[in-house]
Amino acid sequence: MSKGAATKTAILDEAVSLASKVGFGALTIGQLAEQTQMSKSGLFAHFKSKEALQLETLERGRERFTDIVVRPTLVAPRGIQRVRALLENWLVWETEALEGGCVFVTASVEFDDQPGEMRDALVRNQTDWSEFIATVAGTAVSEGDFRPDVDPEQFAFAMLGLIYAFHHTARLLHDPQALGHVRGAFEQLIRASS
Amino acid sequence: MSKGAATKTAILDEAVSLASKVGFGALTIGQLAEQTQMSKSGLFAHFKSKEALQLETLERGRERFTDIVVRPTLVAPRGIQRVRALLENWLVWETEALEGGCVFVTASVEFDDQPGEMRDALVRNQTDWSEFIATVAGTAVSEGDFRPDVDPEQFAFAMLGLIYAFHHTARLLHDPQALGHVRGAFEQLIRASS
DNA sequence: GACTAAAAAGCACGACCGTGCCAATCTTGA
DNA sequence: TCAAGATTGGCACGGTCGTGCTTTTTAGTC
Repeated sequence: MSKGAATKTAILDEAVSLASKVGFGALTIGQLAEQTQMSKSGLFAHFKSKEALQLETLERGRERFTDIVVRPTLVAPRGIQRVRALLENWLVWETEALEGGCVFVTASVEFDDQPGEMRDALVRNQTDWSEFIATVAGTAVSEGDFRPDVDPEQFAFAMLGLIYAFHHTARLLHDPQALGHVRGAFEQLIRASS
Repeated sequence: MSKGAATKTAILDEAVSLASKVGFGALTIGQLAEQTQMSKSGLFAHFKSKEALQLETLERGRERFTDIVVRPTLVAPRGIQRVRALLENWLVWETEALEGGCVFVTASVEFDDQPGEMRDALVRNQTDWSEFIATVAGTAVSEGDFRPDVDPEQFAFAMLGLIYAFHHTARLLHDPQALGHVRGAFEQLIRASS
């Protein structure tokens, strides 16, 4: 990896961390330069615009998410075990990966009313992700762990909701019961689907 | 109501609408002045700081939320009917009240990592709200509509999650199935609690 | 080690930010 | 009706934003 590429990756890692805390709108080139000990113009040269920086930051977040959630989930045995692994890996992402919490939640809220490339990229991400959850749930159906009448998309919707509830409850309220609640609700969901 | 108070209310209504679209951080005094056809300084004089503007905007949002969700829910008959009314009123708030979507979701994501009065106010709001949901669910238990072993807090967590899932799915993805999914998941939750 | 291309910094710009001060205008109560 | 006070506007400030242009420094190749 050339020097430039290495620097860029380091910048983007810092950008993901910063965006998770303050959001993509408040992710400022000046602050990012300060954090990475670079000059504003030196940093800016790696991206040709702020929007490009935001897009590449989002993409870097996606890579990290894949490493922490998607890949480990896919090595779990097909069926309900993989569904459980999905929850646990997702909770690792929610609690340990980024100081400021999931960047996709942040970005979704910021850009859901703002047409542009960021919004488009987010729509692709979230659509893919919903489909992934539904696929994992569908596997549990075809393996016989879930009842045949379980709608994988409906399951994905409910599971998404549990993680969102955890995200908000844990981050804003610092509720120590959040983990217990999300696991409890998940077990209820599993029971209703088995 | 004095002239000043009327103007202030009009400003705050516009502020709630603007914040729902762009967020509280990007809620700028200049833009708000433009939207309300006032001078920046004339508008600013009503609030002594931007933080005060944000706080009063949040409070105005809370008033509207009370009018649209809380009060109509409390006139429904105790028990499961009130639980159902809660969902429907909440969905009205989510879909019709504000062009940019629920301001509390926006604010929560923006301030969950940012200590200050905004965060404190949000924590109070969300705590109260969770308790309200739990109380309504608890009423369904004491009325015999829900099983006695249903934990109202756990129910509130799951219901919060459903609304969050709806919020994100409907706003970002414009998924026309979002309404169906949230109602379907809600019925499943009701069934599991009855 | 010299040459070249890449990377980083220096510097400046116009725009907009939040905020203060002071003058003008409008409301209100006696 | 008129004075007092509340409300609004004009203007300016220091700061930060994103973004170009030019120069200096660094890294990679022969």
